[in-house]
Amino acid sequence: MDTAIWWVRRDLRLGDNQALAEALLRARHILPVFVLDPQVVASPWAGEKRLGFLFAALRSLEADLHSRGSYLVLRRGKPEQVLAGLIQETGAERIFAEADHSPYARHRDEQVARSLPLSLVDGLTVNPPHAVLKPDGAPYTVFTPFSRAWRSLPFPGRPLEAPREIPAPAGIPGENIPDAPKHGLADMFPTSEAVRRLERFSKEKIFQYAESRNRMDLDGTSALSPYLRFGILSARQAAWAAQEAEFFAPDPTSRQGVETWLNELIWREFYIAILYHFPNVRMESFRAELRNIPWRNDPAEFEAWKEGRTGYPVVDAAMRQLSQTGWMHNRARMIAASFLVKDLLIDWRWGEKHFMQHLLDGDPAANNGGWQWTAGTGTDAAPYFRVFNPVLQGRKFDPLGVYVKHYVPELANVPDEYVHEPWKMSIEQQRQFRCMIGVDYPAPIVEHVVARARALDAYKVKEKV
DNA sequence: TTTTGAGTTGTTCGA
DNA sequence: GTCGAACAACTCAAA
Repeated sequence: MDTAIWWVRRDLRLGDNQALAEALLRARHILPVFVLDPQVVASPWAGEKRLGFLFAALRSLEADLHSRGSYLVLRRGKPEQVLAGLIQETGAERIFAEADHSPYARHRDEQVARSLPLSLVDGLTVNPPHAVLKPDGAPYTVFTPFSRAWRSLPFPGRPLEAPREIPAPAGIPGENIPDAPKHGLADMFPTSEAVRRLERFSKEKIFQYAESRNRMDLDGTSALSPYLRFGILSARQAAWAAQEAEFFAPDPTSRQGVETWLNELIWREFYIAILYHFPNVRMESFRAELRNIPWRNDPAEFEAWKEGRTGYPVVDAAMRQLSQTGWMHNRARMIAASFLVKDLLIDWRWGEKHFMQHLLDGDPAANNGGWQWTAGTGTDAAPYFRVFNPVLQGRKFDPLGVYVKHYVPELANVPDEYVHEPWKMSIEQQRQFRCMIGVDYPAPIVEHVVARARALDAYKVKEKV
């Protein structure tokens, strides 16, 4: 065919892009298109920070396209209308796009495919949801068997090189990419750094990952999630890097690091598959018997949690890291989520939505899976009696309070032994370390021991159902 | 069909 | 301070 549209969605990359490769194989001219749906942009789930990151990534993609003799057409509107218009203008015979398995995306793509020639190509995951099934064809609902099945599939081949040239049809007008807000958040995750960061991580930190990933005060995680969220890196590029690292791993500890990181990639695909097979998890608990937990849902406590003034330093640091940077350490996510759901007894869906509004990497599948795991309502959930103790977690994974003090400067002068429980300082100490509890830094809004017992009691609903 | 082993990330209590 | 058990059964996956 002469012309095809490459419809860009969650694959903002030229390297290892199977949809783009397929389009190039089949057509002489490719028109790269991004459709900005005003309804999606206005949705409370969209998240301003993530939009800013998206626009920065689009700008970078545009630059990459320019260097290959192409360009990016951005249009606003309903995808089916925009694409129909572009087919008229260009005479394109087919639209190629990377398959996206979320409920919203599937609905959107069905709408488009109803009237337009759309080809979906895998690439969002290493193994798409329909490829990892039990022998009887049913989906897995427990991670470990899922991961065994995932690993038993052929390992992905070498990622595709970015095409050197992408011939484009001439002169199709588009709009300018909107300016990213000036909060500078995208600067922390520059698009141009994505591949380099993956390479660096998979040559160094990945070997200590099994241990260091839990430390909030260390830079031990890969911090690649925003890139994977928008397909600036492909899952296959990540898995390939892990496979190479495994080959070079010098000892069992290093191999364990690689395995642990690969497992995280599999977790991502597990939750993508769960949301694909069980789209109702978006609205309700996966486990039916835990749909009637008597939440307290106190609005003032919810505000305190969001703003990082619960009086528990680790929780507050986590929440401030989120609002300030659009990213949160995974260990911190669990601690903050556990505190909201268990200590405050606030519906996990409130937390899920708040995270979606602030996370650069906010993804409906992973975010939902994580929240339901913490709440104990999901597939493969943590036992209900597993309630994180914010003080113990802090001591264990931020032993000197470095993480806490970075985001909660009120505690800057507090000695290590009190940094995770500053309310235990005497009045004299509070004065000495210039941190008056209730004045400079809030007193705990709940007493953990009491809140824990309250949560365990509330979770007994399942016995009544 | 039945049986069996296992299940991301914790905390608390008592010896 | 350290260690093991209890926390609660239940469901899933696989033999």
